[in-house]
Amino acid sequence: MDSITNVFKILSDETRLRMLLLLFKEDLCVCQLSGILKVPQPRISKNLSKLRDLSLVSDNRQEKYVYYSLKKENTLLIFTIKNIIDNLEFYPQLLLDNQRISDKEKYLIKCCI
Amino acid sequence: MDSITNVFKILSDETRLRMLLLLFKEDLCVCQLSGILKVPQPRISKNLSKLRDLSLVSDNRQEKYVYYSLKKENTLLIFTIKNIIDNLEFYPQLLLDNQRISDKEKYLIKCCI
DNA sequence: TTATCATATGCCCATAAGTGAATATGTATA
DNA sequence: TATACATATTCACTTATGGGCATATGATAA
Repeated sequence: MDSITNVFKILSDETRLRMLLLLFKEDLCVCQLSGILKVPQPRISKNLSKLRDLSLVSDNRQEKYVYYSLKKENTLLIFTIKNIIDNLEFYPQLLLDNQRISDKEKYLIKCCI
Repeated sequence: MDSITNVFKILSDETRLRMLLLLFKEDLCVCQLSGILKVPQPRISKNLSKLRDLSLVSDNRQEKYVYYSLKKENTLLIFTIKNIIDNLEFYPQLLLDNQRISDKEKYLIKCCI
């Protein structure tokens, strides 16, 4: 049962949900997530660690940056995210985030704090 | 955003998830839910009231019993529940609950507490 | 080695959430 | 009306959760 409820717990926080939607689209590093979502870096890191604890993401350092990648193994999670993406028009904030992902390079130059 | 996260908050509690799965299948009264799931009546009632607060269920008294019905309006919720049902084989507890729904009449005779 | 930058973590606080037990409410039946 | 039964609610308690801020860690570059 935990395998299900844990997925929904993860999805039930706005910050994490927004992060997951972005990560579904592409791999991003901490400061890109922080920049795109305008959320403080420690909060991003802490939520990423929750995702890591449940093996929902993998991380991969490239020089200065640690890139996070959404794993596709958890079918319930992926299926649910896809469903949200298919209805993104109903969720203005998520739609906005999704557009701002095009700024991602910007946040690599001079990133957090 | 709350419209999404609230749905996942609802789904993230085991008791509620089990209740929703049963209610998806058919309308049930409080003591049937309590009996089938072997969960104390006040806990069932409290969780039903959360579902009611979010307009996810409707209630309908028939003589002594109050029957609850899962509304179908919230597409995210319904879609997600359907997805779980399609994969019920992976969730033994939910599978079991689903079988025990055939005992539902039993819990009308002499029900709770 | 030192300085800088990206990321992770610890601490503290406030709030939310789940639970059981007792009890209140409300309907039906004797 | 009185009693029994189904359901709802309140209370007290405990644990979980999210957030900010400061700081630790770890890698890179000078």
